Amino acid sequence: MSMTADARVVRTREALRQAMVDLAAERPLEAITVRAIAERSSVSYATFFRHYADKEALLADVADVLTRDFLRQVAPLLRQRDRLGAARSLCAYVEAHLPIHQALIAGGAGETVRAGMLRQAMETVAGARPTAPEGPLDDLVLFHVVSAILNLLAWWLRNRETVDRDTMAEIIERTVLTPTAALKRQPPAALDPAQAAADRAGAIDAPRRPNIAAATYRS
Amino acid sequence: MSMTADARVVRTREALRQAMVDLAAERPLEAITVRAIAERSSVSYATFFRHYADKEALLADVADVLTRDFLRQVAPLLRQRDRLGAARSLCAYVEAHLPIHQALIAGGAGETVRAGMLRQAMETVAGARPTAPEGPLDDLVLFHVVSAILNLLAWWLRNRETVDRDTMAEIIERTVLTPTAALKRQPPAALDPAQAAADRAGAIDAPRRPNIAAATYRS
DNA sequence: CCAGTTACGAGATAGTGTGTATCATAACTG
DNA sequence: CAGTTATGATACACACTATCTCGTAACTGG
Repeated sequence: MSMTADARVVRTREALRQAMVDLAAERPLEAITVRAIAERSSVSYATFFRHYADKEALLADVADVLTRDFLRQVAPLLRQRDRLGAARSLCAYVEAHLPIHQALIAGGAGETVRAGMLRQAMETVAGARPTAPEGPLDDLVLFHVVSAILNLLAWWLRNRETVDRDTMAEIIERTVLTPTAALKRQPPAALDPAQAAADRAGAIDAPRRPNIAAATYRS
Repeated sequence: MSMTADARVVRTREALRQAMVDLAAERPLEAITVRAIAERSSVSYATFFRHYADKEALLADVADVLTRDFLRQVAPLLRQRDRLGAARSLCAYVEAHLPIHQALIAGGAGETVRAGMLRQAMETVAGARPTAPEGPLDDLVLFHVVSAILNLLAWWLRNRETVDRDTMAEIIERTVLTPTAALKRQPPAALDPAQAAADRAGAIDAPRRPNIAAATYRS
């Protein structure tokens, strides 16, 4: 058995990943063909398919390497519960590898890629959080935190002239991290009828609409 | 000039939209070809392109009709500031047209489609909100609210057996609507250094990491 | 109801990208 | 150094897109 991968394989894979990063910096993802990747990386077209099933698989690999690299750096901050520091670190990392992140987060990356990044980040955060998962809603909160951050980053990457890095980090911390951290210090409202009723009393108690009327399309 | 559209046009477009809804219920979006849409709708292949530039354009039209229909229904609740009612209405509407929403929100709908739905919802919410936009950050908050809700819905549509409609509505209200509504009653933290400093003092004041170290890919 | 306009169906066609197969050659590993 | 394995080059079948043409059917405005 060979524990060590063939040197040619690691070289080829790295060349393909680098070509993907380069191309993603100069055109939208949907305009990048396998042929172009092969040409740019000086790798044979047929060889591409010996390593990746399709373009998306390569992009997912690129995202995996990047995410792993970042999570390794931010891990100590997560353990220290330094939310603002973690947010700053995130924004700095994204800015340091701007073009590829614009493609991955703000560009039209396929569902496979996004799902992979999300899952990876969720697993890491889940492993670093204090309390064990206490219900089905905990997964949802975790999902909400990670994907909301990705959304804010997507907005930032499209409007980067408006907001600088540190401000963006603070926004992330104030609109996502701290509010959801506060949720844990409160009873899980959705499953507590008394709490929910108390909340409702605070708002304008509008008449509950019966339901939806006309369905536009048959289902 | 003809103010009224040709009857054949509305019939053809409706047939194409309905075919898209049907097909989206039985296979992933990327597996739906223009040929299949033409066949299912009993519309000629060439005729498809007389109405839509591509598959995405048709899907965007479908999303537009649905979103418009829903926003019309939820408008009174928005005016009454009934956040929980609006969230309930949203979940009910999504559930009433489940398959197409699974494709549009949780499935791999292209960037064009998602952007269209987002823009449409943002415009409506912006029109119905109390205060006029007071800064560049207001757009970001608006974006955050709408896209975070879409994210939560995407999660729900993939784990619908876990959480019922009313619970989901409450989650949306508690994790997105109310927290962001509360933000408006506080000074906009990110641009207020004093407030930010006060916040930081509350958290564990971790040493500020200098910056990111090794770049994996050249940029 | 009719004449002019317009949409539609059917079929052909060019172009592009994907994914697989084959075989000789070069490079790596142990 | 010998055996194994990755790679390069090329060819090919296939699917889908997007456009064009022409004859026919349907609709609109008067």
